[in-house]
Amino acid sequence: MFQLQNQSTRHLTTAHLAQTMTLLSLTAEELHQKIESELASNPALEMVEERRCPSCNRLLQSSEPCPICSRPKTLESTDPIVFISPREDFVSGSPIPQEDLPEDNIGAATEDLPTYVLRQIAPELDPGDRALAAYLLTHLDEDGLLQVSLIEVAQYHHVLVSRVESIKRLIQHAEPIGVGSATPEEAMLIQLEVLAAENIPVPPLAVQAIEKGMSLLSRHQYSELAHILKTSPKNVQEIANFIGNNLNPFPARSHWGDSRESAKSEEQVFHRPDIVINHLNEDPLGPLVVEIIMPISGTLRINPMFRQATKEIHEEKVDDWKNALERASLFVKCLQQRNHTMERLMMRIAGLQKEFILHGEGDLKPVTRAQLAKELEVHESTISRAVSNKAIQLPNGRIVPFAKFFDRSLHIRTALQVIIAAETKPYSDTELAELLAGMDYHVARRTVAKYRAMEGILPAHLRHKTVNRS
DNA sequence: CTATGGCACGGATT
DNA sequence: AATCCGTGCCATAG
Repeated sequence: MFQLQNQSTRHLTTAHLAQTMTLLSLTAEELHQKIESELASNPALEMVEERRCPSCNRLLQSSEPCPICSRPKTLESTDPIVFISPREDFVSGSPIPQEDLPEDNIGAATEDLPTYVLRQIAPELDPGDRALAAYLLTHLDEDGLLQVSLIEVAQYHHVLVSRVESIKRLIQHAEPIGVGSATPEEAMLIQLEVLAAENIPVPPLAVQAIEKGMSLLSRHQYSELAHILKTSPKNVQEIANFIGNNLNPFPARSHWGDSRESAKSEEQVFHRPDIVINHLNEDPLGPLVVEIIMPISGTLRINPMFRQATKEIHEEKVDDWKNALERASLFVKCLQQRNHTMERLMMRIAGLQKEFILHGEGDLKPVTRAQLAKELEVHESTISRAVSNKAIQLPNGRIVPFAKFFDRSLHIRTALQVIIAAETKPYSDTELAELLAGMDYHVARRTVAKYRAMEGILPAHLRHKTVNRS
């Protein structure tokens, strides 16, 4: 691309590298914050107004031509297009049910969960209880569950437990419903209650199922549960489906995509992608377009007026200004560096994992960060930082952690799922291991068991051939 | 006796 | 240096 002049490079380089590293590891949201604050604190920086591509109306970064429209026609449709995509909203316009639930505590810009809930319940809240409610709300964990015991709160604030309880109830009925519960079970029960109040048919045994058999439920031990509830496994299956589709054990997490994974071993949930992969013009046959989100609506650069003015001001201020200029230029340089690295990384990833992006988990190729680092000629930690804490939105609308691209066993696990989904008689772990070996996936029996657990699949003896799914 | 889950160790990855 | 992951060994349940 383009380099800036290197005048006093030597000692700058370390600072440069350090800052580029930091920027790399930032999430889109965090980057947004960072840029805002830098912009506010340094007068030498300015944001020039947004530029849009005349033909596709896409926001553009810097003065380069639109990466999509100016794409040479000679490119094969197999080549992914990777580019930096500035967006103010940095939420894609795709059909993902986004709820206004920032779960990260970094959001000074957006409304956070506590205030969001507080606002809702304010009308019904006795003003005197406001502080109490606020206290409760600030003690939610990232899943929206209450982490302190009511009794402690009551003692701490010198009020009756019953009063705290009633406030808690108020909170629980606010959006997202169930927030402020002490346990996932409790949250789900509240959600059931609300559903019932809205005349939505709720399976009769759902309440008991959650109360008595949550652990069984989450482990898919339906036959066991059926026994306890004195009903048929089929019925339990239905209840489980209902619960999976309509309830959310962690109120603060939005539940898009397949909710049946809710019981699966913890899959981290993001609401905002840092990178969006799509097909060109939504055309499934078109080449892949990889957008690296830049959470700004224009181009960041050094204010030329400022530079100009540096020459004409009073002596004693010159140093300050020079300093500001220096910082500003370092910052934009680092930002460019970051973007460049991101581009290269995504280019490679998109090529490597295209099958995975297109067809799903079975086609993931096991790639390690170290390998990639070697190919791109960067330090391993660079890749690690670039990957961690970031989320990617796939063409099918799902948002997955970037780290998933480096999962070494995902393809085997999906193969395992496929085998089990198609089995007629429940295979034992040993048999499964053999079957997998036949597919060139050589893993030990013990490992099969672990994979099963990860996928939330029952052991053979508890597994009937009732495993079907919508 | 067979099938699984738990603990812990060693090597690979980050 | 810290962490993750695959495995082997052993205890336990059926």
